[in-house]
Amino acid sequence: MRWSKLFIPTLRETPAEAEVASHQLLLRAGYVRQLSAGLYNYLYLAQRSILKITAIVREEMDAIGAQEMYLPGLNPAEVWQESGRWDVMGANMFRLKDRWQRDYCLGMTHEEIMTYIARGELRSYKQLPQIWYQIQTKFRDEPRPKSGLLRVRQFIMKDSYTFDMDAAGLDAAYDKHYAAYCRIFDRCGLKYTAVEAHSGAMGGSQSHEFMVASDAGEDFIVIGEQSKYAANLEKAESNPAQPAADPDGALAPEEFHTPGQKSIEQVSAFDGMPPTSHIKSLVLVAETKPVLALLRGDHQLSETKMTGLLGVSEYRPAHPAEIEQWMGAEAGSLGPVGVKNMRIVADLALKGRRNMIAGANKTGYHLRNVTPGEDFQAEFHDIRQVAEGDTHTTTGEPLKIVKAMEIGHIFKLGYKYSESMGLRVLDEHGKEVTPIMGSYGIGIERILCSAIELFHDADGIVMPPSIAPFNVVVTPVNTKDANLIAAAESLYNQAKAAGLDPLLDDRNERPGVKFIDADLIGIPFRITCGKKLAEGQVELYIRKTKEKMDVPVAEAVAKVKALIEAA
RNA sequence: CGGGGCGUAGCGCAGCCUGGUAGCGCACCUGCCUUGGGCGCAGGGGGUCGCGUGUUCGAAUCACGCCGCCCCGACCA
Repeated sequence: MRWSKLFIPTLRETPAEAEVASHQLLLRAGYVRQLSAGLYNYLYLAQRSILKITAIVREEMDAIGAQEMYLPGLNPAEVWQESGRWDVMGANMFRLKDRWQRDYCLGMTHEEIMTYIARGELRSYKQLPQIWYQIQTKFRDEPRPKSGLLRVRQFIMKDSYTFDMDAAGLDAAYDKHYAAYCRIFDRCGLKYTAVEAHSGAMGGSQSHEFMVASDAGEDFIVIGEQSKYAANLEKAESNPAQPAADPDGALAPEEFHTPGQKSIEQVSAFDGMPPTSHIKSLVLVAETKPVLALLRGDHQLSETKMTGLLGVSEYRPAHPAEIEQWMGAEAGSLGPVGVKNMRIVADLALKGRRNMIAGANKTGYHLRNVTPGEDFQAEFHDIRQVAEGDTHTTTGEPLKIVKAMEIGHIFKLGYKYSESMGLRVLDEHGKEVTPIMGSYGIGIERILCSAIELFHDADGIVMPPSIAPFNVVVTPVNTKDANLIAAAESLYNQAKAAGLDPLLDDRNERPGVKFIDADLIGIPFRITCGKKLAEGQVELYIRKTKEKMDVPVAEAVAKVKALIEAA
């Protein structure tokens, strides 16, 4: 490709609306342009990168025996109503009607459609297992699209779905995907971590997320540095940091006045005891029923663990009027002592503690010497979010919390869709069984974004060669010099013949402009034809390290090829 | 959905407070010049000031309403 003929609209200045590095650079480097909130035009460079990414994904999916399909993005409501997700998806689903006023939606994911295909055709155990996948556009009406291509309303996803006779078959399919995902992300040049994840609204038993550590991410993951422990914060478990020592003895609860002191910090500062000596009391409402959640003062409630425990899809904090009615006091003076009218759930970190401080259920008063299990009864469960400084439950090593973005997710779905949608096959005894399913996604644009987030510098993108729109640029420094042009053309043709993906910067620009643009868009290698051509030398430049070396013209392409293969 | 910010040329911004017929830098076009890290000189094109209503002799500027985009939070298979 000749740069002079291409549409690569680079910008000298950073567009004001872009906050995160990948968004800024995708715009500045001329990869994308925004159409509307969460909708982007992928220009030539983005499209080239995406094609390289999807080619890698296809190769690795095909390598585990997965079969690619292409499914409608426009779905009839009925299929989604069968699984129950027509209602569950709520406002996140784009919905529309056809000319006959029939309901449709734009597909957010394709479990329903894949299961629909399967139940229509799969009859016998002899046809299983199956791995089906698609690389297609998905639509989600995100409440808040943001961060460039990181959270958008239309995006490309590789989704695969597996059908197996039994759990052992699903385990095998899951393991194959896990391994394939590692190969895909390795080949894309990413640094990533596979973490244990919460299965979320998808249901199912086991789940891993593939995460790239980045401040641009929206998730938090918990990592143990020595061991291999890595989990999503939603799901992570830990031993809490050591609390302050409790006063000894079988002391009776004793009321004291705490006027205007509401938060744990305030009460703690007021009574001189550390937050770890306090009990945090939260009144929640799950399907109209109140629940009292108790945590150590320095801990945060884990919504995921709590919803899992309560067996509901969501709960809400009680309104002030409800709190007053149920507890007889304002939030800020709440506690478990004497509470009889609701379920009480206490975090495990409170088990075995003595003589703590809690609200008195009398506005402006707290109790000291409150002992869990003696002064009040509660169910003890892990309902707490892991905090920085916690330690691993078995190795005891310190845990770190890291911000990260999700690029892939694998699930053991179980029977959720095969059951609800009536997928049955006959086993070898002629008995009807429900196949077990798995679902496995990769966000294609997120691979591009995370590569940029991971690999960029002040001059622009440092794209991994495997997914760069071009992997080498041949740059004659002066387009008026026929010898330079001829040499550059020849190198460009050699590079093409060698199977590289070269770009010829034949623009009539000053060298500085060409260098800066090539650095910005992230071409990993550059062959510069300049003044040393007379001595038979060209310059080889490595974007990542900014290293430059003179090499004989005849060896330049072979050298670049070797560098790309080594990358 | 709650909180905040912004909307003036392709991009980045000034002008708005104190109303008087729109400006700067970059980009773009033409010519000359230059050619190893965003050259220089000269000339030039491009704007319903997000939309609507109102106030006023007069609105980018003041008031009200709406729309759009961004950020924080909530939400997020």
